[in-house]
Amino acid sequence: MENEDGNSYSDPTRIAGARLGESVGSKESKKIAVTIRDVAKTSGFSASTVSIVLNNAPLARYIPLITKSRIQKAAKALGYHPNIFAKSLRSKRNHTVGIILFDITDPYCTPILRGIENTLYQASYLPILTDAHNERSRFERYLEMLLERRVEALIILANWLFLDINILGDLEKPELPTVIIGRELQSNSISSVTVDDEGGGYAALAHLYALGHRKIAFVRGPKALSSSKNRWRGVQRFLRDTGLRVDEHLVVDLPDQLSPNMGVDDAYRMTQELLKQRRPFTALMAYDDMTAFGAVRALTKAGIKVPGECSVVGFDDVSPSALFVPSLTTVRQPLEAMGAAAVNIVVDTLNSAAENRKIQAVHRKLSSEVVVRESTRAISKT
Amino acid sequence: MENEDGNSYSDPTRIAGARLGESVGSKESKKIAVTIRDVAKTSGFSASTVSIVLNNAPLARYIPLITKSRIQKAAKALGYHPNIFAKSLRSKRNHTVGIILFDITDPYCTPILRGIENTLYQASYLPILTDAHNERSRFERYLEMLLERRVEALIILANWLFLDINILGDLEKPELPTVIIGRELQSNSISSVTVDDEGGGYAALAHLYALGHRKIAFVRGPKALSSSKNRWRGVQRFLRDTGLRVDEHLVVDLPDQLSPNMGVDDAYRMTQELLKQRRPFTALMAYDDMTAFGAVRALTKAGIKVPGECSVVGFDDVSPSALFVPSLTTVRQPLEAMGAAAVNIVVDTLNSAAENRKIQAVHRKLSSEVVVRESTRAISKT
DNA sequence: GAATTATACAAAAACGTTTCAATAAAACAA
DNA sequence: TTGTTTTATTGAAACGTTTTTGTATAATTC
Repeated sequence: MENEDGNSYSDPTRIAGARLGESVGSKESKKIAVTIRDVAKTSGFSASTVSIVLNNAPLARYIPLITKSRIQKAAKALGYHPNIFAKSLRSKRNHTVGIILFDITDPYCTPILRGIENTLYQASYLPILTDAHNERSRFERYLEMLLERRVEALIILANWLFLDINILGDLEKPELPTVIIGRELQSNSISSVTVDDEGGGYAALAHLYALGHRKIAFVRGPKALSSSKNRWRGVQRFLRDTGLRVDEHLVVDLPDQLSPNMGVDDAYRMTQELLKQRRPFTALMAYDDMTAFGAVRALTKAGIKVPGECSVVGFDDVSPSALFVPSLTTVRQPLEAMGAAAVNIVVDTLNSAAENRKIQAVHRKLSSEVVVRESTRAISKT
Repeated sequence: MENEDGNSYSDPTRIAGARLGESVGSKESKKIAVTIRDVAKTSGFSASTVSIVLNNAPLARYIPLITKSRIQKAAKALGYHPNIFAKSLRSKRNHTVGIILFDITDPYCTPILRGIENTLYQASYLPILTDAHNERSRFERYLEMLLERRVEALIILANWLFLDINILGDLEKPELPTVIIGRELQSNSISSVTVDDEGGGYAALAHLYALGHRKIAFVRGPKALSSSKNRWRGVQRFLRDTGLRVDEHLVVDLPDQLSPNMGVDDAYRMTQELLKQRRPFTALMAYDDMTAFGAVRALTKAGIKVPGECSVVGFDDVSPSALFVPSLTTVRQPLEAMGAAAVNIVVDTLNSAAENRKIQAVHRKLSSEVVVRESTRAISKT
């Protein structure tokens, strides 16, 4: 069954295990790794003691400083580095967490990844990075690979996720701390970190409203995306709160697409169709920043100045948004903080080292904030 | 010495090794991992045979199919997954490569990372991702961590690298296949993947020239960056080839900065200073796309239309460049291919499993191409 | 002064593999 | 028949740790 294993003999990557000399004191080849026994021999103590001292194990309490320092000196002198494979074999731990994302080329991922990396670094964990390319099969393969590697936790970045509940099924089996960023599953074993999409949608519209806009077009996200639904819910809540009405014809939906980057082109087209209707609007609220980019392009192409004649607001605050001319007003997701939050969840779980710990899911919802930049402007008094 | 080790006792992340039941045939707790010996017992063969069969080792030649299938059946039935720690301990391999990059928030990294990930995937390797945040100390710490983990190779993405030769010193010691992307070291043991910056610089200018531009401003990159020097060398070569002259006053340099993202602001300021001189130019060549974004912003702010009154060309073709309004004409680096090339170099090295292999560095220089978009336009006939 | 308790270390048993060397049967050659 | 090779399988030794248990002393208590 394990024939496809990377270590199989048919795999040419295998390297014949060189291990020259070493046996009877031949000292020519220095390449031999120095083991804990070497340190033991050099320091004059046993391997056990060396281990205890070097790991500062409980028993180290009884070991006099002179012994400790001798051992440490020997270790340093020999350039001893513990073999992590052996260490892991014993401890069943490897201080590694698996990251699965669905499309690294989505700029949405980058700050989250930064947050993950940075927080893991502080906790002395290292991430194994995988990218499912929005393919279910690839996701499953990677999941399998990560489980085989015994990662201690799993962080899934569901930036553009159409795969649904089945993931859950695959994921539940291991007693593995797992957190999913960007979507809340109805699982009670998988944690989640999400942003307050509804509040963000509400705030974005409120911003436009405050600027005096009343005729507002909407390019909503793909129906299948929960974030799209939630943002729209925020919009509706605002509508109820204020009594503002939206023209049904000015609401269009992005098609379900495999890649967030295609969203730009789709948004471009949808906006063009919006314009074709010749129903006036003074502002446009886009599903996300990518959508907004497409919309701005279409508006500009049609000779409509942004923000002069039409304000545009995005969502996410991905990094290009600030660079854009005009820079994009948007709803900022605290992306880096979201990555950090995800890591904190799993690390906390790992630290609460109860034996029979039932992994209790925690769901964190972070709030968003409107970042006002150049792409929105108060409606001109005419 | 190893007191700061993540596995030390003072570290609360340590988990008490649960290992209930198992001893005298108590079958209640199913959580016990199934080992090769379990498969041996169930199938009626020895652990050796199971290992040989499951890994398709040379000796498997002598094992009749009936035995093989029995063992495989047993393995599958038990849900056997080899313990990767034990496996690594024996084989000294873990099919992992370390990636060190210097700033993941640089959009330049993303496609390279995609190329790395994708190519590693095909070779059944997994990347451990680290980000030095442009800090030397962090780089060194991560390097250390990766070496401790016995990654089989190292890929360094030197996108914005001011640290210099000293890295080399740190890097040479291990017999570890190493490739650096974005910079060619004068080492004969560290491979490199670079892009033809000089050719790109040449081509970018040639493009502007072909559009009729003769008064051209330059925002060069930080002096410390080799890519900056090389691109400028391409410019100079073009100047020599055509006899075109550049106004010294229209050449400015970006300051040495820690982060590529700051480059945008710097470029904005430098362009403003350029404009302050009131020396006319009809085109601007930027060090890279980020610089170009800053330049476009400054030009636009000053009321100068891009590309109507001033063409702008960037370098890199990072992903926002296509989204920009106007979309940016730029010199495309084959980023994904560069990532793939880097992986191919190390995987090839790993595969050439010669015992005493001296790691022979290979240096690949990929060519760039001008991508013409909206930000450049033929000079208006006035 | 005997019984306890702290201190200081070490031997040995895991952890779960892979692989070498050995063995035994079967097939083949002379 | 005997001797040699091929086929089929296994025991045991590594790989380099950590941790449990055990054994001495030395220091305390009664």
